[in-house]
Amino acid sequence: MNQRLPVQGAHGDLLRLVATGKAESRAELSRLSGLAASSVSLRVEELIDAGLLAEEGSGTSRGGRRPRRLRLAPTAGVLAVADLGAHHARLGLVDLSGTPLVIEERPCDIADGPQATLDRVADAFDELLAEHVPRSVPLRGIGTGVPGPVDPATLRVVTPSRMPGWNGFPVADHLAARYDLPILVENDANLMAAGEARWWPDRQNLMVVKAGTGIGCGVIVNGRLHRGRGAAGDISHVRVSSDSSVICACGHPDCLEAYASGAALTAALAEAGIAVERPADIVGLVHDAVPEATSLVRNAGRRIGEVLTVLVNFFNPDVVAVGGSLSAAEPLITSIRAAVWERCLPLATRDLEIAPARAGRDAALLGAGSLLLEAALATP
Amino acid sequence: MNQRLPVQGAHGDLLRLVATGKAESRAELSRLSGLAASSVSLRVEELIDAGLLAEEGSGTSRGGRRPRRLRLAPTAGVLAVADLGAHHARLGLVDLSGTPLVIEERPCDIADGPQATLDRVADAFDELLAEHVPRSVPLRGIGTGVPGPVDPATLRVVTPSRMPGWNGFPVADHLAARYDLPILVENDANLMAAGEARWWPDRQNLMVVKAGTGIGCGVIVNGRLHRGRGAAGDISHVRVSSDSSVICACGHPDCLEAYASGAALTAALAEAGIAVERPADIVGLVHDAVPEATSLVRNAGRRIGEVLTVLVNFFNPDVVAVGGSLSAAEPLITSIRAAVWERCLPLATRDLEIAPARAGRDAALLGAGSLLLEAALATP
DNA sequence: GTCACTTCCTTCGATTTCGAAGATAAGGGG
DNA sequence: CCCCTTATCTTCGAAATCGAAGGAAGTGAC
Repeated sequence: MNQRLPVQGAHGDLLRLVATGKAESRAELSRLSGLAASSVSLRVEELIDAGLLAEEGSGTSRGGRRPRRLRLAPTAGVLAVADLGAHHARLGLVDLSGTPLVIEERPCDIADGPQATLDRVADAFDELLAEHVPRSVPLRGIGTGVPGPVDPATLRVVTPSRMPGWNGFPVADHLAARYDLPILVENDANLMAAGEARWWPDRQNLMVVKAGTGIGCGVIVNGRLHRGRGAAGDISHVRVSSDSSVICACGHPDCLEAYASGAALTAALAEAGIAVERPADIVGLVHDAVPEATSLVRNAGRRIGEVLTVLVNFFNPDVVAVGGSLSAAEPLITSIRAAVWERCLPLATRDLEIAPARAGRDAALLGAGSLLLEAALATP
Repeated sequence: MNQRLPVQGAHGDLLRLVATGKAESRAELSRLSGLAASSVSLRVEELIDAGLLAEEGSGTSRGGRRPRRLRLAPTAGVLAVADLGAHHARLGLVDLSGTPLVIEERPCDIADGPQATLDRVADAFDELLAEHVPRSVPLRGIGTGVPGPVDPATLRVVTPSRMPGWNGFPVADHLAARYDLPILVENDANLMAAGEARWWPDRQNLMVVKAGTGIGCGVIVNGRLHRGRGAAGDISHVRVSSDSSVICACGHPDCLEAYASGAALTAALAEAGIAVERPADIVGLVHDAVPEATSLVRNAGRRIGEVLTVLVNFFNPDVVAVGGSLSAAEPLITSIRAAVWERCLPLATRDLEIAPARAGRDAALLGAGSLLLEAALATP
């Protein structure tokens, strides 16, 4: 059942172009890959014979003969992907082009430690596979997101602030013992950014802010995820100006996270006598026009926006996408916009889009699929 | 005399690998380019016949036969490069591998406007060419750095703060009218970053801070200059925390530039009754242990460092290189280091190097050469 | 000095890739 | 409805690239 993709180099390029939706016909493949049309035809033939591609009707004419539309074959394979949160995990199966086949959410306490958590996830994968995927369709890769930094060199979790027992744990090795397949382990905000990037195909430089219980950010440079040394995208421990002084879990005073994260807002609401369980509940309060909640969210947006001004000037993205459970609160994004427009250089904000994330709840899972496809197609 | 490089695609890759010093033998070319050794041999032969490469003795053995060392042919061509400052221009000729042939500094007031300035630079190029380069060696490209933002799409200067009369001027078009060659126009800090990157060949992600009259920064991502929408790397208009409130030239209060730039330090010294002309003079005062100067520089370093903490957490570079005329003042870099080490995430500072720039005074000219080589070798 | 081993480079037949030309399949007039 | 234009895809000889084999030129051990 498990089986590595039997494609290498240029064959893989073609497959990727079809899987990511960038090309739908041989002609488009030729234009985008730079290969001669004849070579593309030959290789597509081989990919179809190998059961990886399929022809499916014809597309719309652009003034001449209609293209014969290419799709990933339904039998090409599936990817098993998960996104671990503090108290629940979203996990599911997607096909190679990132289309979800089945996705569900299961309770899962990350504080149970890596062994128990990962085994539970793997069991869930096996269940879903048995139930939703014929045995003839191979599993091509395993990907999981974790709410903490991942060292890209070793694929271990390093110095996570909210994952007791995970520090230094070799997540990829543990999964590799169970699946002899490409394994992906990545920070959740990075996965979300990779998923979101799919929705902005003509933009090359993105910042994707995840405003949930914590505050994360993923960075897409030249269309590819920027990892740096493993912590790239961290904005939660930036110092913000403040009258009072709050010590963050990281040990420093006045981190952004201590003022603008879902956790911080929850605490502030509790002080005001309003009990909420999850960041999504705060969105509900804002919708119901509870003044304390609205004011807090607006404040959080302004603070996040102030941090973003620095980064927008520096990185000059095409898009700042705001996602995460808090992002459904309208005032958050408007106050982020206001802060950035006011303070950034005109050249940096000209044509800059600050928009709600497009990829939805499953952004991280799509991102995992997207990155896994890359990994599976890398020259072996 | 003028002539585009007659190389395309893969031929260009080989030439670039030799020019950038990454490969010195056919075997290394084969390893780095991914081409078969036999193909490399054939193509190197052609490049030698074309007068672009030359064989020069043999290198050191690595346990077997000694490699036959490849060099760029001295007749392969030269690039004319300039770096315009507020009151002077450094300009010169470099060969395709970036080795300077002749470099000089000329007085040149950028406030004279683009036409006069650029014509003077071009006249200087022609002089230098006539004097130092045989007519048989062709000019392959023109590159110039300007102290302001450049729109990468149009190669025009946009909203520069210290270049009266230049806003929107089509620098590249103006030069193209005189030279039918690849033309490069780029912000000076970006050029400096590109030049500095040559000195860190095994590091892929760099921030290069230019601390001079102003404060600039260039960003290298994955070994390539990151331009964003044209203003990428700007750190000078970040708001810093402050008791008093200074309005910057950009109209906003408390920009980093208003506190930590050479211009700001000069003004502060003048208030203390110490007159200096150029940022380099401040370095002299620090060397002579003038307490006001040392204190000011230390303060500037701390403020720059505080801004860098945000960016280091976010971008996670391998190296922060500090250049520009102020960087020769030891306390600047030590206080930058202190601020970054103290406040950044451990994962971000693990293995992070904060070091003086290596490329020296001519970094921008080397960078121009480096980028021009890329441009000249791009598939036509 | 000789022998085993390593690395560098070239030779040469097999394979892949290209690109021009043509076949196929549309849409749009008159 | 027939021709003209446009675009997609395939065919086939030419050109490039590859890779295995071997020669060339070293190093180091005995």
